[in-house]
Amino acid sequence: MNSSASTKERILTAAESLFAQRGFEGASLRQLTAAAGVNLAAVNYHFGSKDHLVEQVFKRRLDQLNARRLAALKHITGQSETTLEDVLSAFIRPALDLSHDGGGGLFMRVLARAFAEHDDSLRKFLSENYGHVMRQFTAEFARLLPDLSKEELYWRIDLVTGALTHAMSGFGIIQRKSDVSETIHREQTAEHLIRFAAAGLRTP
Amino acid sequence: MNSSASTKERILTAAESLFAQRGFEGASLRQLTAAAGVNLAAVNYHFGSKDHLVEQVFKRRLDQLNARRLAALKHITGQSETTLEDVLSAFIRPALDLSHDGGGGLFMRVLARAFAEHDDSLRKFLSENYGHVMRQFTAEFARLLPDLSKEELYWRIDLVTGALTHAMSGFGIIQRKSDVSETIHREQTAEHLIRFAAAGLRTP
DNA sequence: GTATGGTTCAAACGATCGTTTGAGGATACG
DNA sequence: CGTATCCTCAAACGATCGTTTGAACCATAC
Repeated sequence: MNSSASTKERILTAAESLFAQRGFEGASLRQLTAAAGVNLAAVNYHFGSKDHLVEQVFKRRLDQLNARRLAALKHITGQSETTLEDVLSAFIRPALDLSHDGGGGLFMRVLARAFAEHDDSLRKFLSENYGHVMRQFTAEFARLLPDLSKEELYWRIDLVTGALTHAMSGFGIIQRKSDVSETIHREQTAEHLIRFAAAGLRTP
Repeated sequence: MNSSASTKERILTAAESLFAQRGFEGASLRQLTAAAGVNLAAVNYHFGSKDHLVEQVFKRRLDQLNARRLAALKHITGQSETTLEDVLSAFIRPALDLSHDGGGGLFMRVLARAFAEHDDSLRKFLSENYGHVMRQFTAEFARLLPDLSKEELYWRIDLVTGALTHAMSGFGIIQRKSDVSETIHREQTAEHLIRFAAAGLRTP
């Protein structure tokens, strides 16, 4: 089973990287298995199909992200005084960390692409896996921003999510400079994002 | 030439819709030409290749967006007193209008997807087509926010762009309700976005 | 040793892809 | 009318796709 687990992991890692670079339909199983150093048939043997592999690539990262976000939220809500910046940090930093751990911010490009490609099935899959986490964060935001209507709050959280996704995907014009380490760049991103989002959320 | 122009236009329109739904690699020329009601070979005859067709789909919409944004910016900078909200409106509303005119917010999904798929060539193409517009808006933002450092300003404009892209693409949880017309929903989106972005930009 | 269940392998399957071809239709100009 | 130009069309091209197949491999259990 150990050699099997190794094969599965190698496929998942290579898939995450290749999907981000070339897209789900652009990355072929032959490129993927070659990059992973496994046989072509291994994907269908271990995952059943290419579509199931795509789902597993997401599941592995989303479970990690959800766990870290909830842990961070639980940690700060346990304290006596919780600020809006604290909640935003719990929401933002695990996501930015994730885009770094995966080997260079690849996962979020996969995620952003996924929303557009799989019309409903993957979108539903994501909303189901994200739902309970978003609900907890929304409740905490609502507690700290009691003057905002529910609808207003939903809108603003959505906009924060958009700014975060944009920052994670590396779409923007802001690129890390060569003389700034990835860790420092991530910290700068978090600080800018938290300050920007906090101001946007607080405005009456 | 008139029947040729009609064929070209039909291909462009069908391509924009299909690319948004299925992606550049997911939408085949056979699906595309069938939806457009033209012969399969017409794409290669009129555009040379599928890749050139992709570029033309972008060019048609981006030229439109750039023109509208610059016109709106010119209109408000001609006035005596220009507010931050005015500039944001000139930046945001043409984009939201575009996502509506195209037949239901399809174009922005194409755009968001494009950033991820074509690694560098299309990205370069977009930055070249966007560069001069972004420079003018950045200059106007800088004039209205003199206390912000250049780097700070770049960061925040990038975050505004992220929130805008997110809202346009319809990724978010906020969906138009069936009893709200698309026009009204677009106006609500613009108002929420402008207020949120203005607060984020102004924070010291 | 031998049988067994999980895993890897090379090879092939049918389907679909973007592109090319050459014949034929349509229109305008001499 | 003849011819030239632009366009459309059905058909085919070679390549590549996801998937399947059946034999080979390699542990562990008896």
